[in-house]
Amino acid sequence: MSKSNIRRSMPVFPISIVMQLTELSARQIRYYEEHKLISPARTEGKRRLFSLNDIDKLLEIKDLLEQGMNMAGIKKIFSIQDESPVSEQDKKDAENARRDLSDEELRKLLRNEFLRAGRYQRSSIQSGDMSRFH
DNA sequence: GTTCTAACA
DNA sequence: TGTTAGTA
Repeated sequence: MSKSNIRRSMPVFPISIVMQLTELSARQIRYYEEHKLISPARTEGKRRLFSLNDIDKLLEIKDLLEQGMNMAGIKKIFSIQDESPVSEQDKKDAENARRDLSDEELRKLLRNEFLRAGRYQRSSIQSGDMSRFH
């Protein structure tokens, strides 16, 4: 690991600083940790210490969430990013997942996602989104 | 004063 | 998600 990566992964920021840098609430930040989207370190007193990488990840999460992606979808994207051997379908999923929801092509992907839901623990689409395909 | 967990709205 | 209670 390079020196810069070591620095980026060094746990140093308390949650208050992360809140300001990401404009996320403490509730949201802790919630994303519960869902294992981030894994901040802890002090002896159990207080969270975030690294620069954690902050970048939170900003990415915030961005995807604002584009309409839900937690399940984000989890999939993150898992795809570090799993070396990736299926062609997963690559396609990741690419399309980054596009805007209004994209006609993504609608086709999401429709297909419903059809093959079950290969994963649950569909990455919220039930309310079903209306888009009616 | 700040952060944590848990739980309720 | 926001908010609040009781702690550390």
